[in-house]
Amino acid sequence: MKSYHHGNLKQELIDCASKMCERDGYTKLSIRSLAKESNVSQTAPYRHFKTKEDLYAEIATEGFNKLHKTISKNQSSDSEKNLTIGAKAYIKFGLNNANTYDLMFGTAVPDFTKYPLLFQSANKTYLHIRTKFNEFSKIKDQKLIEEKCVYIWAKLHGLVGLLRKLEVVPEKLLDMPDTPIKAINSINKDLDKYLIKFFRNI
Amino acid sequence: MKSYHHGNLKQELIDCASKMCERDGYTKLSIRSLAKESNVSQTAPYRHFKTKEDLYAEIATEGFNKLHKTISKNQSSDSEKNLTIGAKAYIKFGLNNANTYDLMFGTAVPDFTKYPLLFQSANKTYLHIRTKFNEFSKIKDQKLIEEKCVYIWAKLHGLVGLLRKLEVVPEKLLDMPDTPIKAINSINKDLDKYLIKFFRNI
DNA sequence: TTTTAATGTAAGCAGTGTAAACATTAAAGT
DNA sequence: ACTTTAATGTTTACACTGCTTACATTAAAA
Repeated sequence: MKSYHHGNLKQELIDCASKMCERDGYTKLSIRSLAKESNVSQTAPYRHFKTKEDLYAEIATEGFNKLHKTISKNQSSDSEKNLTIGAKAYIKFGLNNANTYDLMFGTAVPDFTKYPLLFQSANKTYLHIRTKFNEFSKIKDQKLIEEKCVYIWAKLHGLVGLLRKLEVVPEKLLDMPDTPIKAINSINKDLDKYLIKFFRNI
Repeated sequence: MKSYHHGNLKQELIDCASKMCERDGYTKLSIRSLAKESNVSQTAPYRHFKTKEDLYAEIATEGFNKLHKTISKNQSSDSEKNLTIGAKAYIKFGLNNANTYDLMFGTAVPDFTKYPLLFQSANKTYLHIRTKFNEFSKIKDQKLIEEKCVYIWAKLHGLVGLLRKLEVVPEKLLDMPDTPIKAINSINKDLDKYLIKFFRNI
């Protein structure tokens, strides 16, 4: 019964694109295939996204919103526990939404300030980390707090990257003593234990 | 004078592609433009790189070799100094070769084990970090050392990512109190000072 | 010297981002 | 209610892409 005007095409395109992005990777996502999968003409998306980067920005924004929601879940009254829970959720998000995570932190959208909503959603994620760290830490110096929080994010982000890059590897390589794979694996196996140390050594 | 057979086309293509990749970003790099810039036919590169990913892998390999060389420079007899010098070099490499760094750590080559030379060159970089950390640290437990080294790399890698993502930003944003930009900026301004703290808090 | 394999080219296919011209319709102005 | 207008859809078209296939040249091996 679909009429000429769709009514809610933009959001539907974003949802569909997010799905496709995570399914196939953002490099495989084409505007044409998106249009096809959404049952509209090839150029319909251009009414809502001037360029592909604009589309990427929308997907990334949704990604940060989802990330923020994920790391905010299951919070208790124990501020240290909250940090490790959040951190674990962050890493899990990075591993379970690898393709979307790549889009969010890669170069698909080189400058977030071009997209205020994207910048805001990314910043919201940082603010959550800072808030939770503030609740946990006794540090008062604002500058030092910011510095520590940047390190937290850096460490989390870096860990996700390395875990992803080296996690799945042919078994024989596990016998090579000169690779970080063994370390990565042991970290991976008992993430909780390591995350406690993690926040005691920022 | 150029003859039908080039003689050294493969290496010349890799060099040219590395240059173009850093200049324009790896997403803008096309095999056709590479061929044009190298004054060969559009399909000549396919004799040396079966797919574009193969070409990416070659560029990434050169990138890791360059990174390894960079962080190995200016080493002294002071093991702690060596760490900070190496770390600074690492971060600088990430910022000054941003596009190549993206190729190396992004999803252009999703699985390094498909390219033994690439895996090896990436691993060489890790080994250097571990060696330098070993010289500095008093830790004996091998497992713990590996863990710390992964954290070092993660932290460095994460810092590069965040510095890149938030470094250049419209001035007005610097007045926003709720962004990590201020922290990033202060870290950036006095990187040396922060790197010393960095290695005392792995 | 012949054969063969490596390495170059030319032509072509299917898919891409995006611009321009046109079609339909919801919303705004009278 | 009727017209105008702006939003949102489609069709067509262009230059570009990765990659395949068939063919050309030549260095190295037999």
